[in-house]
Amino acid sequence: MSDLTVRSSAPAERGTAPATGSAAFSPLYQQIKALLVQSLDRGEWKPGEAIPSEIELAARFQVSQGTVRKAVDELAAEHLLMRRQGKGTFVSTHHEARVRFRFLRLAPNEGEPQPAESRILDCRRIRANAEMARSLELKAGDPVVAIRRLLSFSGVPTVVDDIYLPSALFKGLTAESLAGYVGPLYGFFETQFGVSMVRAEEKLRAVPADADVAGLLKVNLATPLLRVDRISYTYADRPVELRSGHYVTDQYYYRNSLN
Amino acid sequence: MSDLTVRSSAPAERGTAPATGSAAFSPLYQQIKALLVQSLDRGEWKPGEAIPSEIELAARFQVSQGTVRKAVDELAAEHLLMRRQGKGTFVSTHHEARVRFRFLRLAPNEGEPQPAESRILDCRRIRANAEMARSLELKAGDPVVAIRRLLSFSGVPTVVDDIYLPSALFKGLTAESLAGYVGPLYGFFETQFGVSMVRAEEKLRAVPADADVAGLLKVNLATPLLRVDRISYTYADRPVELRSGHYVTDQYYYRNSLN
DNA sequence: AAGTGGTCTAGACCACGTT
DNA sequence: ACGTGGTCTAGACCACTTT
Repeated sequence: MSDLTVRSSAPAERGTAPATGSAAFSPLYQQIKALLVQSLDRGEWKPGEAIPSEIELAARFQVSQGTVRKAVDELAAEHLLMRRQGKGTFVSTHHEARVRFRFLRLAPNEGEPQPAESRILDCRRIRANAEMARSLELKAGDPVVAIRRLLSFSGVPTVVDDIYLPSALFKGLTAESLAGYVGPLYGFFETQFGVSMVRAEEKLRAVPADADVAGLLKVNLATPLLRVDRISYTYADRPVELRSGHYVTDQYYYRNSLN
Repeated sequence: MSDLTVRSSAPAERGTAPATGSAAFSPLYQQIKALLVQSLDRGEWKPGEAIPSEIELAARFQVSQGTVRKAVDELAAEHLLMRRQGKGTFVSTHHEARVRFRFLRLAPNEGEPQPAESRILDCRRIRANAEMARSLELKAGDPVVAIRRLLSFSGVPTVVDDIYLPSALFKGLTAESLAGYVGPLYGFFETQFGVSMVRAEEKLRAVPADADVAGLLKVNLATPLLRVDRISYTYADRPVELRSGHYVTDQYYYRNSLN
């Protein structure tokens, strides 16, 4: 079933220098980890489902339970999996409050976080420009779905997001299907298209509101807005979403932890 | 030497409900971890120094090497310690490039990050207002050192920071001592006052530049700036710094990773 | 050669949840 | 009672660094 490279059977691969140019050696648990990610990426286990028990995985990969454990531990630390004592290990899903706060980092100055109300303003097919192509690893001109949406909290418009998705991965995505959905967008992507967002990189800047966005957010022209440019990645570190958001930050702030 | 609570010797502490009101049970490796943090906090091992080997620690705490390993692994994951194969485990220090990027998250739109030039604009003793008292766990009116500094990149003024520190922890801190120091501020705090910043929480907003800051950053009044409010914590999760920064984000951006 | 952390194994027992 | 993940141990061997 598996073709793992064991230390004792492949000492030659471990030179002092990568003279052969071949793939670098990696510990068993890293190989297990890669195989698990591969299974997740292929959809062998769906978000919310349990993966096989550690004992089963150990048997499947022909390694000890401790080695499987270390691989799963790291995937749990990266939030791809969630362990629940007594129950099993589950594939993370965006249909949970905890996960949502990891990807929507707005918190109110006062009081408890309120659920966001989402309104789809636009959804159309376009062609990737140079930036989209570079960010999403597409070719310029490749088809892309462009979505514009407005997030409000307690009726106050707060965020305008422009979202760009490779059409190839989101076939059949329309404004209607979006409008009929309640809950987080990433949950929708997960269940409808089998695309799970795992990680994202963001660039934050303060910018003046242009006429377009100012109108939607009901703020004055040139009001300072927090602009958040995001690239989201799925399991195999493939970029699958480009997003540019404008946040009104008088009643809300973007929270971040430096570790 | 140690007074660890072992599972087998203290089963009574582990009720279904904390009816006794006593401290909750915690695994051995968590107890070891807490003892290690305590030693770090007391300055038993200084930043940059090696801590005892795993074998020594196992002997000291009367546990197996594997249990020590798990404790150290977590502290390494939190960047309090750094492991170096073949050499030992070392206390993290801010006198390193890697650590700096964790706490200064500005990156240029184009090209490689340049070293920042720091200029101390002001350093004075003040009394804690309500916000400072709350953030730093002081009493209103407690003495606080207030520092204002300007960061420039390639001669371009980019960040104005207002920094507030509990005077009790930073005795003898003056504008002169600050001015004579080269390198990151947190490195200075670490070596001069034995205060190591380990973690921070930030709140980000877009705000218009006021006259004061606009003048220092050489931007127009009301230019959108990224405002970053930070509370930094040292080993025992004690807040030891309150900081408010204003960033010009036309040539630089604030980078963040969502995991 | 010796000492350090890194990997891997095998087994025991505990805590939690379900049957 | 059983199966799951969680903790702890003891030992073997590997990889890196210094002596």
